[in-house]
Amino acid sequence: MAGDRPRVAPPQDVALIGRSTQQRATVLAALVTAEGFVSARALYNRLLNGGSPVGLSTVYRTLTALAAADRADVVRDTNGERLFRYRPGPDHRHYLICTECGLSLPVDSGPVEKWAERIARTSEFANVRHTVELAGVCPDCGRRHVRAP
Amino acid sequence: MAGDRPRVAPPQDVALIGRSTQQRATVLAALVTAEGFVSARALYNRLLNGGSPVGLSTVYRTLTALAAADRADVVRDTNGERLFRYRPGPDHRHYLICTECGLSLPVDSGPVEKWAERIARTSEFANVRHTVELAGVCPDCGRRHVRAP
DNA sequence: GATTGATATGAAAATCATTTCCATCTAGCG
DNA sequence: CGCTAGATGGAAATGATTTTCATATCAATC
Repeated sequence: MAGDRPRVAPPQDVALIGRSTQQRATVLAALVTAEGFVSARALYNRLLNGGSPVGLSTVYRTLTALAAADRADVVRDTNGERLFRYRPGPDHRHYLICTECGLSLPVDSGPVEKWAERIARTSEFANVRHTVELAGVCPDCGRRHVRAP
Repeated sequence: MAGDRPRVAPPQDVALIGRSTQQRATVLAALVTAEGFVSARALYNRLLNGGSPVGLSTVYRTLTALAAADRADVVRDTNGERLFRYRPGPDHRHYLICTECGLSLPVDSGPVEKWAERIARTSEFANVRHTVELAGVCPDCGRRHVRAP
């Protein structure tokens, strides 16, 4: 798009995951700029092309640390690859993700939260976590395809 | 446990995924016998120890085919490993899985189904699928642990 | 601003689940 | 029985992620 300003990551976010380094700032900024979910490799390539190369291991390390610090959401695509997404706030959300372009829309997850909570409460299980993923093809990507009947 | 009888898979299930072979029957039987979700490798080892070795590739091929034929549920554990579970009927279910022992309990997923359907309908996305996973520690496994405060 | 010790980096090697290759075997039809 | 498309399995390939380890850098201290 024409009018998107480069969004930079709040510097304190870098500090959250340890020492504040050039590379971490770069990776974080790239993650913030990315609109949907991105894979570590995609981010790595993006940085390469953008002229700010960061080692692949460092990209992985940074993303993993961000996820551990609840600064990023993580999902797995169908191939088992992990996709990361910057999360400004600490709130727990669920997304509808386009399987073609990675575009993600936050969805109203109230009902699922309540449902998951009820299951957790009525079960004897401890420490119940839940993952919910909605995936489909977004309108733009859908238009790009001729669909066989 | 002492009193579990060996459950065998309905023979027609083997035919569902192509030609009926000894190996496929073996894998399917082992999957049916397994109580919770199992990984391909776990199943492979089980067959090795049980004296009915089947090639690892064949185990993978069979499980993948079963999943494709809606004869098995598939989830991913935290390490990205795929876990399979035999599903007798064609109905779509969700489970509460124990992260320690793989024990799985089917849960009432009506509300999530409705929710997912509504999101799918109101979004512009096509072909919306959903995955829902509830994971925790089952009572038995919970008792086995001393928990730090 | 130099010293320094803990931390971070990155290239290459290691790991690990899963897939593919391919020579060989076998259902199952005629 | 004989045939052939489909199935098998061990080894090699793949691909994402992690580890290793020698080197570089942060940031607190002198």
